[in-house]
Amino acid sequence: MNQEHEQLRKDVTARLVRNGITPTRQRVEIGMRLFDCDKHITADQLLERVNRGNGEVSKATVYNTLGLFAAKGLLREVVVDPGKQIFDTNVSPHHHLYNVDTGELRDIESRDLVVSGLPALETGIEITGVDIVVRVRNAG
Amino acid sequence: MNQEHEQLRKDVTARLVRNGITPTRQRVEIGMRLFDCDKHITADQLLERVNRGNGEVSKATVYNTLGLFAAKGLLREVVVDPGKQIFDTNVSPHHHLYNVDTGELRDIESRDLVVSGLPALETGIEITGVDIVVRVRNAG
DNA sequence: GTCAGTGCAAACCCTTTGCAGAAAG
DNA sequence: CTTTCTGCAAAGGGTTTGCACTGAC
Repeated sequence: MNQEHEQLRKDVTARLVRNGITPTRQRVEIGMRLFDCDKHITADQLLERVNRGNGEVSKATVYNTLGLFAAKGLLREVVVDPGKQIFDTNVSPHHHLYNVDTGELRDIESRDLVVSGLPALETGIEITGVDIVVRVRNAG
Repeated sequence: MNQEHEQLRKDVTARLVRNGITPTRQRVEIGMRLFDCDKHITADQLLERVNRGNGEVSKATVYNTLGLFAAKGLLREVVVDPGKQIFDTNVSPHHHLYNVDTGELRDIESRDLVVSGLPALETGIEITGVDIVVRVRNAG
């Protein structure tokens, strides 16, 4: 299992390098906890995971690292709640189902959801993404 | 024009009462500035508008009032940016086009945008809304 | 006089920034 | 040695909360 651990470390390191990210101790630590977890995670949750292990990493570094990973395409930010950054390790095109009562966030496969009728854009403007959030609540 | 002003005050007061909101001085003041402005506005922008006039209202009250108005259906919250609550005075079904470079936010008529393939929901869960955000940026 | 409802100062929490220090050239 | 990059303490800014106060009955 220490072997598995070392293997994971190597995998993460390689992945960072492949994406042009210097694999520092903190980043590898964060990456190991990140890619081995739920698909949706906040900086706080990740910080807790990292420091529950052996890693000693500050909150600011977790934020900065998540931002860096997102900029490099290893992560995607999901905007469903103001005042809360949620990151998604699933970077393929897909949408989200968000339960406002429980905070539960689930993926909806992109191919299941079809959007038509996008407006024409003026020149000089390009689409970076179409995000669909289906908001649900517990009936009552 | 003082007459118009008084007419607006009456209209806003009536509207609040109709929606089950006690029309206090602060709320009417806020409402007058709110329904007579751009469709998309943040608490900060609204506070500035209110206090540029005669109104003396604290920031906290603006936040609380916006939250109350939204809960009562006079407003709708638009989630396009984490760390920033934007309110929309247009409460009819529609979607948004968001320019991440300029912060510009525009409406897309709901009838122009068709979504199909929503997943079946388990019982006890109901949809409160389907929000589509088309993110764009200035090309280059 | 009592009680529900309101407004705001202060507290809170998430995020960003500025800088000391490390690593690379 | 100089330059670039990294990590984090402290600062920042948007939002919420707890309580004094007001108005209604």
